[in-house]
Amino acid sequence: MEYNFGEIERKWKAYWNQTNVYKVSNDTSRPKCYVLDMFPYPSGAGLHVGHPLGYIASDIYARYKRLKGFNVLHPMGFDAFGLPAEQYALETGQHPADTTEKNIARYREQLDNIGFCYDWSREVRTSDAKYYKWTQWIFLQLFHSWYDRAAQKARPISELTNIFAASGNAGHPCPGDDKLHFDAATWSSYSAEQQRAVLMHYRLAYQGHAQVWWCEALGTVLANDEVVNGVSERGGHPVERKLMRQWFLRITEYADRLLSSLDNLDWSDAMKEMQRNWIGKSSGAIVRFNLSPSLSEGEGDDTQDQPLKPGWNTADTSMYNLIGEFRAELKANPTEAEKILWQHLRASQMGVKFRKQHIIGRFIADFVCLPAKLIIEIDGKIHDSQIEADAERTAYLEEKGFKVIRFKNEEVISNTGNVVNEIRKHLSDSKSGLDNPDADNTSLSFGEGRGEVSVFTTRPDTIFGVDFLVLAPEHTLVDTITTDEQRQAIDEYRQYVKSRSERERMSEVKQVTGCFTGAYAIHPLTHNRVPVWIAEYVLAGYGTGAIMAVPSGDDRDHAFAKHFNIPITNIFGDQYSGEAAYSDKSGNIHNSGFLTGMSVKEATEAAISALEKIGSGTRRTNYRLRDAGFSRQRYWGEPFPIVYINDIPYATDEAQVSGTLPVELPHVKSYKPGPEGQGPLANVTEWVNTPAGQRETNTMPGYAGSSWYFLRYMDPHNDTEFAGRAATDYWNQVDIYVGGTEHAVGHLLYSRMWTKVLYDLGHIGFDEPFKKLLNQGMIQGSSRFMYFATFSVTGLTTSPSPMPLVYVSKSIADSFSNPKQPTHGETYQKLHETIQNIVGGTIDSLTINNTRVDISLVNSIELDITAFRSVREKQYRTDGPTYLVLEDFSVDSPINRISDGKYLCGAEVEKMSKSKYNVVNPDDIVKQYGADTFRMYEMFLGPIEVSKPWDTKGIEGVHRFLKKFWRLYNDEQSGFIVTDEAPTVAELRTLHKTLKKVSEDIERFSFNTCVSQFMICVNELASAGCHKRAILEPLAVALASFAPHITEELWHQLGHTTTVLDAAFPEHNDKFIAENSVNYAVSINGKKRAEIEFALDAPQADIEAAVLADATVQKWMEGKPMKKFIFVKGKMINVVV
RNA sequence: GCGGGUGUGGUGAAAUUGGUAGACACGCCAGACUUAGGAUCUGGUGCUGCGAGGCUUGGGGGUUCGAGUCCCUCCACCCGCACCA
Repeated sequence: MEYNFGEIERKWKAYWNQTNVYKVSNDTSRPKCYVLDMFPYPSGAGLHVGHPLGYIASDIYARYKRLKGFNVLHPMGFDAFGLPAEQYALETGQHPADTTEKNIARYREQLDNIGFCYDWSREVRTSDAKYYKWTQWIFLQLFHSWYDRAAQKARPISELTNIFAASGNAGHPCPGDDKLHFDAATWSSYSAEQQRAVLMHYRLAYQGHAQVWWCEALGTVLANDEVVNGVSERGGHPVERKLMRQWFLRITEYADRLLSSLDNLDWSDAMKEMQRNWIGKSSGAIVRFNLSPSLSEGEGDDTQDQPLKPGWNTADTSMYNLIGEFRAELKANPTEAEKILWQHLRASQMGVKFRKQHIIGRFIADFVCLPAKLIIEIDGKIHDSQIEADAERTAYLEEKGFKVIRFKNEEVISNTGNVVNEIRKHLSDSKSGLDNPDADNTSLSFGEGRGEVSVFTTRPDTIFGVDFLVLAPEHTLVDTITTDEQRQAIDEYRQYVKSRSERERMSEVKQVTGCFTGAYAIHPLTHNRVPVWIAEYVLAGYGTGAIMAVPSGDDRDHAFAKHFNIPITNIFGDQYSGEAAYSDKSGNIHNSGFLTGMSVKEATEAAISALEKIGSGTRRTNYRLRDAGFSRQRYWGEPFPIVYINDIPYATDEAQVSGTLPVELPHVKSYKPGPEGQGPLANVTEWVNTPAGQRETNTMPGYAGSSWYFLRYMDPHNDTEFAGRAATDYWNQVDIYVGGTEHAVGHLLYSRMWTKVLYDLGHIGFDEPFKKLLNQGMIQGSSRFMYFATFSVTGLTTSPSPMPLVYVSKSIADSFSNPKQPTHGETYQKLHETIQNIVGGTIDSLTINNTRVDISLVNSIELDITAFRSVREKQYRTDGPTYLVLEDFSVDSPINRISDGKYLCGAEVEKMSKSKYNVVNPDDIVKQYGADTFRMYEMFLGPIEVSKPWDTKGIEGVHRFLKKFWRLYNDEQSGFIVTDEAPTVAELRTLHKTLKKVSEDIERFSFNTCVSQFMICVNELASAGCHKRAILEPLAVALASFAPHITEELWHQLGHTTTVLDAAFPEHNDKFIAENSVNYAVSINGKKRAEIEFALDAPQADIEAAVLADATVQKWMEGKPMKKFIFVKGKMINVVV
């Protein structure tokens, strides 16, 4: 009886199906084990051999755990919403629901082919309304929650409104707008709409604004990877950044917890490191640079004088000329205190515009804010010398409706912060505390004011080295600060930047670009003027969207300064060479005022406290992590359970809307975007308009459904809850999660956040979803290339039409294209002649280009010429007859076929993809070798984590192994040959060694070494002629998780009537394995020179004596005295001479 | 650019804790059986050298009695970078 895998696999697949062997119950009597594969997206291309790699590994593990007595949850489902289906719909008009259904059916068929032990009764699909009902429900949990920073957890928004009503927001600073302060009375005075606007700044799911790629021609928003080289991938239309109202998840509030709880996870260090970097916690300071008001109406400042103009018409005109002179004098000679305070008032940095030495009536006020009718007077010498009594001035000014506050010189100088704060308070008294609840609070919010630039820096210690500031070109301040002279240049530069992706902006660092705004800022400590530039290397979304550039300490700043000839201040002494920035954090700071001589650490602290003291900086922990954009202008995704009433979003479960879940995705006929770039749903007016208001027309992103699916598997048919608490308590965390590293920072971070939110709100009992993570490597494709000639022909009366297509074999192409090759000249000559013979005439400008050829037409690297000729018309260029110039320059033509010549192809490892003609379909492999061989071969390829190209060649060895394994049980002629003979010591040793290695290796997910060990075992048993039940029965069980079909067949042949899945994994026994002697490697000076066998328990002294007496050892010691004898028991011996 | 990963024979790889580098396979070479072999079996196979031997884990340097493994440095390739999922 031969190993007939086709029949065996068919038979047992049907049996498992009928007997429901893979059905898992929430039976709490056995220990649980939750084994999960990452959610596949069912693409139209189907599975290729790379996809199942992780599935096979987890399947083996799941089966092994079941044999070990665990109740194993091993489900599978589909992340069925997504862009490709919608894209396909746009192109072909087929509804995404239909194509998705088809794709899933194909995936299912392919998966079934490989023999996975999934419990399909638990399958989930994100696009199923029964599923996304709960995705929407969880979204509403996020919407109805806020993050209590003090308690470090999410809480219901209703608790927050109670807090506001009782005590305002003093204890709970607003994460969306840190300038928002109100007390209980103010809160109560807000309208319902105002209150909702405030709450929006607290919700975990909130609305804000974000930049998207907008393509006018396509009328749609594009994903980052749909934009290639600044134009749309589809059609090559221009694209630009556009600000749109979007939903966000406030994941930044979880940054610290996402960071700290990584420590308890059994994930690879690399994976944790990637998440840490993604979260990107850094500590430093926000530093505020006041803008130098070169553009204001005539005030000028201490460094740059402007012609005097009358200013606002507050002056008594009859007095103007007289007072004007005096004013100019005052302005030219400000007191120290005036200078200091002006730095805090100028350029609207308090939110309103201040003027200095401004004439009101017949008086000159030190500082005045006209809209707030606030005057600030500093008492000092100059005023003493004036004749007017302060009282008189005040009376006059108050009569004009101004409020006058006075500070003393010393007060301003020694305690600037207090003075500034007091001015702020006066200003806010005259305005509403709630100034603009709809203000954009996302990436483009810049902190405290409009007349200053806030930068975030991790190196406050380098503050004295600041030579310029750089704003992101999108920074809102750019418009207001740009001078007229620079306006055009700035506009042009910003236009250029609009076309650049973040990726390009970050990666093309060698090319320095930027533009000067014409504006200057004032250094808060040195009071020097610092030019303000914009440059693409500063991204609006990071930090404050502005940096202080320290060329002597930062490489990019250095390159920028060199490129634009900005003078560099050296604050690192000799450590800075003048050629390259010194970015090391060791050494002392030089040339830095009071920081000089300090270490980086000391200087950082000192700089922050100095900045805090003068109100120009604050300590700040910054995260690179941004809030997660949660809106997509797409059709094929979860609709939001949100309805707008008067443009204010309400959840469907609020009284104003009183809707129910799910909000079903309506069927549409067109996938065109809405009139203003909204998602296609905007066109479905009967769906959008509800009695209460208009539905949100965006849909949720791909990661919405996949952020919580692992919970649904636990209780997939629950209609009243996303998953019952008993089920989630039992199954708990995923014990082992298998998938690719490409999910390192997207999916894995979002699902961690969702889990924490559900935990905080009391819906589940654990706050991390995936206890252990196993990363599978990619299986790459191995592409094959052919080389074709491009040329022009002269000297013919009629040139051939269509032109013949000439392919040349690889080594000819190589030699032709590489002038350094010794054969180049000869090849060049010969190829011209050969092609001339084919085409006739004279060949000019001959070049060789390559093109991919389908790997099914290539055997290793040799082209199957017959097969190639039979399919070429379908797949490759169809015009003209095809000629192949073979390795030996012989020519295979349609008329004259050469049977023994070779055409060799080039090879390259790339992503496995349809477009690269290098896809290998698992179905074909399974058909040819069987699922068991396929499973074992994928494991045998190497460690699961490592990426490698697919090569079908080695599969023979694994297939041979299974045949050999089969022959231990069955003889070709006589059939089943297993005996009840007693096993020998050697056979037992082989078996138990294998059991030990295999169980240990499965536990540590080293499957390739398991396969090797099985091979060794079968080789040894076959040489021993072993057909003994005592050996073969346990062996079959041990192999069952790798090769389920063949072992099920053998298990039944051995007389069992139930499935091998319910067997128990045989335990190994060390007594069969133990050896009592070791063949020691003996080295002299670390070089192995001999092998000598000793008993394991031989005393070291005896061994030493025996080794030194050994003839080979003596020869290599060359009579030199021994210095040291190193003996590692059971391993090796080293003699040092 | 930033972050992460990987480099060992002709090929996939093994070496779990610093202790005999190349297990187990593919391929190749030679042979047996056979009408035949794309079945099966046996032997050989890192490179170099007639040989004793020498060399060898991407390159260079270091620590150690001993380094594929630890440290420094350089190089190459692959993956991710926020709207692919």
